[in-house]
Amino acid sequence: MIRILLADDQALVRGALAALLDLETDIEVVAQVGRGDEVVAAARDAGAEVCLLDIEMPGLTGLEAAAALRTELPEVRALIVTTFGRPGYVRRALDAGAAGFVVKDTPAKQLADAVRRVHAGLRVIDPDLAAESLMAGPSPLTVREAEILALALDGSPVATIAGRAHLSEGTVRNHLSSAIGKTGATTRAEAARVAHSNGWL
Amino acid sequence: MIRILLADDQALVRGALAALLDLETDIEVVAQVGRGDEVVAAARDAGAEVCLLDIEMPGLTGLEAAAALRTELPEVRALIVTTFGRPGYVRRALDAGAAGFVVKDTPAKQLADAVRRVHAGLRVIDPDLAAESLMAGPSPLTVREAEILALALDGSPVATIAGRAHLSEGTVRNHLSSAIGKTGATTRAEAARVAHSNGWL
DNA sequence: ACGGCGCCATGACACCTGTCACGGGCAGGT
DNA sequence: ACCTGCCCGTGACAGGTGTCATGGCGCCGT
Repeated sequence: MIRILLADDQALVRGALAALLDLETDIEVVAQVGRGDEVVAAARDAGAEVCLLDIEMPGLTGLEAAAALRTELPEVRALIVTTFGRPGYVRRALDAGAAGFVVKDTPAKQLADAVRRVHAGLRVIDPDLAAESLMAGPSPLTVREAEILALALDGSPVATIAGRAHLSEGTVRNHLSSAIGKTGATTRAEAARVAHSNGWL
Repeated sequence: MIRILLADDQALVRGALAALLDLETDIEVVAQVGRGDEVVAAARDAGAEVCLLDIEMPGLTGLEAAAALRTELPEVRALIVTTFGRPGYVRRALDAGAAGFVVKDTPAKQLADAVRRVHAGLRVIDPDLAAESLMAGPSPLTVREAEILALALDGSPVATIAGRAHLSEGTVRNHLSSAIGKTGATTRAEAARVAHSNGWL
């Protein structure tokens, strides 16, 4: 019997996945949480063996939760199950110690198989996404550039960004200009969009 | 036995919802589609009585699919089940003839109830979202302003937008300026973000 | 020790944007 | 007929933005 924990901020999806997986005779859903910062405690209390983690969650990201699991409960395996197949996410997930990466538009049948493989110690990675991730390569952005771009995501003017980052306006413009060049964009809004869709933020 | 159709572009969520609803003894999932433009045909072939529609789908939007259902199969009831609780979506869903509106972070237990109520001819609307929708009021944007803002969503410069809309640059700037004023933003990127998160695009 | 790279900053310049004033054309309502 | 509101366009202006050159600081690898 494989004991699994579900982490997804959408209660409906969480409950539906539980119903789906409970149909399998060798899988048992032993815990459900809606926040990333509840994963470790719930996994420990319930004695989970595999954790299905969504990425976009309040509290902690699924990626951060995977990293926390690796240090706190190393024997528990993390399987990222997310809506967005952003190429950069795959690398960051593996770096965080995740054992698998599946997108939400894979057939429902395959989810149970992925859980079993991860439980058996194998790595499971969506093949299309793996190829895309290799094609796109790692993020060309430096840490600061990514930070600034993240602050520019909502379309704030440079002055606001500079204030939030405690930097000079000129410096912000330089970082943005560099990021625009690296992403092949012509505007900081476009650069932010590109970087975000690649999972670089 | 209530015969329902599931429309969601994420196969995993679709399958999971099917598993969840099949647990109910009085509900039967008779069709599943992953695109908006397959809803009407599949509903007719399978003899569905209630259609669960996601909004973000390839082909046709869930809102557009609901409108198509109303004209083609008036006896079939549409229940919008979406990730994003954008206030403007509620109004547009009702205008499109939808019988209900539920967000994906409602408890799983309530979904079956919502289906039963819709099947019985009642309207089901998430109460928080209904309040928010009334607070926010209808979209203040004119049709063109919304179009232009939609083209500005990806951060393209004015010249590109003008080209895509077959308009003068000056006109585009005027529409954008007006939209910025109405949304309370200071940048077109921010205005686009606000309008998008309110479901005005 | 030296060069390379990232980070922060300044200043200057061309260009893009947001705003305003103004005008014409076209519907819908009184 | 009149007014109102939306759509499209022009022109001009202040301010924001993207780019470049330049410089100083710290860190790392050889």
